[in-house]
Amino acid sequence: MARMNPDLRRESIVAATLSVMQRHGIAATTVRDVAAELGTSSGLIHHYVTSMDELITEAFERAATEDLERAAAAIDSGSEPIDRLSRFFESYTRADDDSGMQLWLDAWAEAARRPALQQASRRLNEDWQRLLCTLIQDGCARGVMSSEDPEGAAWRLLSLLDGLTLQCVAHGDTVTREQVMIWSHRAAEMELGLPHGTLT
Amino acid sequence: MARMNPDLRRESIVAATLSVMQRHGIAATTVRDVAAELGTSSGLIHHYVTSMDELITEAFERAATEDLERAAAAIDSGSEPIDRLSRFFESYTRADDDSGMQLWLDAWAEAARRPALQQASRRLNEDWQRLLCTLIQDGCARGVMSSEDPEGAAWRLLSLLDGLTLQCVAHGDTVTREQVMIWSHRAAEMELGLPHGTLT
DNA sequence: GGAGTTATTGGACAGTTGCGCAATAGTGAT
DNA sequence: ATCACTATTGCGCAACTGTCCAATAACTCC
Repeated sequence: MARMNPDLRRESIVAATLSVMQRHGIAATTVRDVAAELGTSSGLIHHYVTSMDELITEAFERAATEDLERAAAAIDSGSEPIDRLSRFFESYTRADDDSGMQLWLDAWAEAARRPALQQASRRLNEDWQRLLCTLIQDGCARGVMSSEDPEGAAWRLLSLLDGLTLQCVAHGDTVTREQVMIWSHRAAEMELGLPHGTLT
Repeated sequence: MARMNPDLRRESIVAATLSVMQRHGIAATTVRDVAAELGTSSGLIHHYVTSMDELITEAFERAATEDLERAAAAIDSGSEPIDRLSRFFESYTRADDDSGMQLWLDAWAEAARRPALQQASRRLNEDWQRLLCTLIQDGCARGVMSSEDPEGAAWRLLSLLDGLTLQCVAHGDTVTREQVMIWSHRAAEMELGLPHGTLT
């Protein structure tokens, strides 16, 4: 394989790892699979990464961070709190993308066995909660939302969303994507004192 | 090891598999672990079971079914709908002790890649939903609860519970067990038109 | 050009996995 | 007591895993 700039190479290794993870799942991602995906030898991976656990954690972290940043950007393109909330839901439940949620399912399951992954998963979950929480606090400060407990409200809405989406992704159609959207909108309206139908 | 009645032996193998699964998770359950748990040779397992996949699926199915039956029994020991609902929450969050929930996390993650496991996981999830749904419908029929959509209400409450408990089990204490209890009680009260504080 | 650096290779290693199979040893019937 | 039956053994096998390492080859600088 052609010699490559170390930074780019590391980048490409993480990217290859991510795509293997999405195809086979975190538990079934091996050094050799990553090397094959990359078209290099397996030894190369350990020249850039000290352990497989570290690599998997980094790949997950990267994917989840990108999702989070994409959501934050989508939210920031709206100015009104209600609009921003709407954008939050929209970016959280991307209908075309099962792989994102599947990655989270893998991460939650593997967290018990991989301390590094657990730490990353936990941190990113908290980041999502914080994103929603500040959005709610902003809405309250501007007087268009009301909540006695924005922290808790964020956890409740996020958990409802996770629990519902989980059914979609893991079981096919026990719960439909449309129901996830409608029900989480309704929950947010009740939780934040919004008139029914406020969220599209 | 003493010779044993084939039916009992098969039973004991599934039971041993289950306890290993609860301790180490689905992905980390091996033939040799099960044999060690049982105190027999590893070869014996394959004398009763054609593949490891089959054994794991069967053990998961058994575990979840037992949890479900335990919950149903706990509910049936109450007569008033509110009391029965209270018992439902109690048995659901206790089943999530830790080991039980880890099993579900593993199952949800693996479901997309293992059809047999997906089928079992899906069926059991739907059973839980049905249990809660009939409980709600009963409460409505007796005039102590109100819901326009018992089916959906059951999915929403269950998913909230799953999402919250998931945080407890996967991440330690992002959300505490007490919060799970309080928040899901509150959600049920709002969802079913019960006065605040109705559920203990 | 040649020399030094280092990205890359491909295989060795010790560990694990699910599974198969000949041999052994209980068990009940005759 | 001898038989057929089969539960049980424990090892062997091939395939896989993460990790490591000497050899190689590509690149930069002089």
